[in-house]
Amino acid sequence: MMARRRTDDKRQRILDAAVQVFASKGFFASRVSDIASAAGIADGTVYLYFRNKDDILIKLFDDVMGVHLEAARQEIRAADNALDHLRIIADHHLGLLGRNPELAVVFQVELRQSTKFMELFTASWLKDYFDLVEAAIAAGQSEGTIREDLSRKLATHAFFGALDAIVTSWVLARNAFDLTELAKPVVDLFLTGAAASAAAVVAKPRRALKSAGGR
Amino acid sequence: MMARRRTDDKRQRILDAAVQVFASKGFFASRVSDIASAAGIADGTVYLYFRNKDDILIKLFDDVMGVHLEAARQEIRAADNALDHLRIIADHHLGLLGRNPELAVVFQVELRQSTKFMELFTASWLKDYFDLVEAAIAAGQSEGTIREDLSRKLATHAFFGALDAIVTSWVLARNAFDLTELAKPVVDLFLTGAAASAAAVVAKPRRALKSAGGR
Amino acid sequence: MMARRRTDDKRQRILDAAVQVFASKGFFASRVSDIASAAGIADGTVYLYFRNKDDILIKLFDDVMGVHLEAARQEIRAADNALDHLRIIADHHLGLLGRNPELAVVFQVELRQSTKFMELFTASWLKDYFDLVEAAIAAGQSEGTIREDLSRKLATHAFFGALDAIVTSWVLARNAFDLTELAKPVVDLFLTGAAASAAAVVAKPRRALKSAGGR
Amino acid sequence: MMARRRTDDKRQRILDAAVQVFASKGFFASRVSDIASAAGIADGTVYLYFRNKDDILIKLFDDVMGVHLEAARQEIRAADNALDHLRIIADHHLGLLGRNPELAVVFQVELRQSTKFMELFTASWLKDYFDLVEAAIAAGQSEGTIREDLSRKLATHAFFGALDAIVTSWVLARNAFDLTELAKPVVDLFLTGAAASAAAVVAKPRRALKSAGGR
DNA sequence: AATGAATGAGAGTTCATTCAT
DNA sequence: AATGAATGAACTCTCATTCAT
Repeated sequence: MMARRRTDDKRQRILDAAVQVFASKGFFASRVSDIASAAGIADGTVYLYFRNKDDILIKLFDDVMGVHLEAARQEIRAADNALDHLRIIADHHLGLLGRNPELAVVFQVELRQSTKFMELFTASWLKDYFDLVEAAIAAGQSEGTIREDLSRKLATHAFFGALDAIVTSWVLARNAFDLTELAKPVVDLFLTGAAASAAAVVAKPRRALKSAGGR
Repeated sequence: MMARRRTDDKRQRILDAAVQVFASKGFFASRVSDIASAAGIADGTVYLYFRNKDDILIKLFDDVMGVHLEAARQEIRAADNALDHLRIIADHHLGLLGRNPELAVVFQVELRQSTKFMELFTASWLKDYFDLVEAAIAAGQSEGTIREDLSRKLATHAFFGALDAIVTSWVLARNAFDLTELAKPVVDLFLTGAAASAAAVVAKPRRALKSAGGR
Repeated sequence: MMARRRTDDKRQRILDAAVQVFASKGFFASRVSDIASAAGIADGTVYLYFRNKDDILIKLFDDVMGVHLEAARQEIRAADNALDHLRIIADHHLGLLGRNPELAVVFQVELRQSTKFMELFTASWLKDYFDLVEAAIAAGQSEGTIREDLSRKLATHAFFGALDAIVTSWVLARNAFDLTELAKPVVDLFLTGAAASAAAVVAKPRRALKSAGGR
Repeated sequence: MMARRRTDDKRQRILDAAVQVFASKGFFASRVSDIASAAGIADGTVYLYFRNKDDILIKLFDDVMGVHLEAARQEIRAADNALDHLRIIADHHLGLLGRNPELAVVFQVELRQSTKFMELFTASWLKDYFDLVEAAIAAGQSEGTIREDLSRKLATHAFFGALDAIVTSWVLARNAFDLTELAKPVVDLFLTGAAASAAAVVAKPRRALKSAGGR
């Protein structure tokens, strides 16, 4: 029952080939024929499975995010506190990309080609991802482990941004360090902050920036 | 009929035009002739000031970063504590881009076209920026306001990543909120963390991720 | 609507079109799109058969020389004396170009654009041609019909040069005379010389040229 | 008296620079600015002395041919027999180019870019050169040293072609042999022919070429 | 379903020439 | 006379996409 059809296999082969090709040459420099030959099929066959070259990148993101968001959601459901939710998300985020360096290149760099793509992704799966983070933060606030006075949106972006910057750094450093093991320290930093003590943070009055317009 | 003196501001006019054109059409879709006509000059003139289209983007980044890093450095020199250094950096980061939405589009999206650009920028000005942040964190550790047990590299990436994610969000939300005023809350979050109390963060044992290889 | 089979004669149609176009506009002024439309195909199709514009010219020369050198060689093999070898070569040389005025333009003018082409051709087929002439001269020396004291290299160049100059003249005179029928008189001149008698050639002492350097 | 104006000097510097630049990069690849900077002047100055880039090549040929044809004519006037006229012409031809390898490159290769140039040169100085050769041959026929039954046109082209082919060969061989000393053997070959004896040349009947049209 | 030959639009860049100074 | 900044036309080649087989 539910035996995969031969064509499903071909679809996946195209996506796998695309990751390799995009990662090594970049999206723009990659030709559809590169992907086709890496997948062992004819150029035209690509168009039986994808609308166009952009569509390959979009579907690639869709597939991977779909699977991994679901996996993260399931694990979250089984966790009993909100801080663990954040740890699970960070583990998944760094784990997925840390285990797939080529995919990381595609996600950190190639996927951000243009506002067109960015808006598309931000509106779909990435929104789901942000919602997941924000829900965890809200849950933390409910259970009293996360500060009430925190903007959930801001915190969500800070949480995502910290992970994202680290992955990009890892990609550009050509995987020179272990990405996965950074999940814990990042979450810890997010939760406890960088300051040595609350007292230290009390800001002394400071001259305001002369924020004249233009640059 | 038109003055032909090298004292012209042509170089700057090209850069200004490029920001507008790149922001509205994207780097790849922008033709050199679009930039030239936006700058009110002939196509070929662009090549008297820049080696090629890539070079415009590179020089744009160089110029802006050069000016603003120096401004930030000067202000930092006048500040008497490390936490203010971080506040200054965040103010400049969000202030610069918040006052120049088109520039923000270019910096958040167009500049990240390819590993080629990313590596180039990461190796030059962005490295200087990271060094500035890292120096502030190190100074905080010296003066006792920032935790000693914190990885400076990790903290630097988390700090930058939080700001960066917020700017990107602001860009994709088409400037729907005030970016500049987020500097303070972001730095506060970075310093004090999201947790309600240190006690809350003590992690309970959690099932390890089934980190099977591949994706 | 149009058969898309690789069995097509497209390669030959491109070469034929190229001869016409090159002959009428010159190699540099000829656009690839001129050749494509003369061949009744799309611009891009040219690049399925040839690497670039230069390659068309190179392959054109290759094809024609390949066929005609072989034809000349076969006829030479059937001839029983060396002087006939020279006559066969001259017949072929003037015959081929005399029957194909556009090809003659390409061979006499367009093919000599640059040292790049010249060196390329001189190193390949033209070398074969020169070898053929030199072999005929050597054979004549063996059989006693050609002077032993003659430099074969010099004679080869003189033989080729005489034919070549005549073809160029015919091309520039826009085919104003019959080229083919000049084969016999050229070979006769090459063999018997211009002097009325051997006695006439005895040189009287002559002032040496004042060969000061520079020009 | 007749002191050269400064500008005449500049004209000559441009021509000298052009020979070097054309010889090393080829006419098409040579930029006017290359010539200008080799001559130590501004780009625009070239156009005070020459109409355009083509004009430089044309005037270069004009100047050199003007001087050398006149020199050859003077020497011929002082010679008392027609065969010496031919020897003088060959000496000049090979001497001029043999002493100026860069000029030889320009004359043998760059000058033959297009039918446009070829026709131009053939109609002007080259015609004078051919007339000089033809006059020498006619004089030889008058004085009985050159065969009466020889086509003067054909002989002229054969004579020129032999010299020309040798120079081209010398250029492509990167001046690997002494060009000047070939003048005598070339003229000797032209006068006495390659055949060992007149008897040897009597052609046996030979199959006609199957001169079908097309190629 | 699969193929791959054919299509043709599209743009970066060069450089001969001009002309205000 | 000399300069050199500015001009803008010109053109090869690539490659995503189509569609007859």
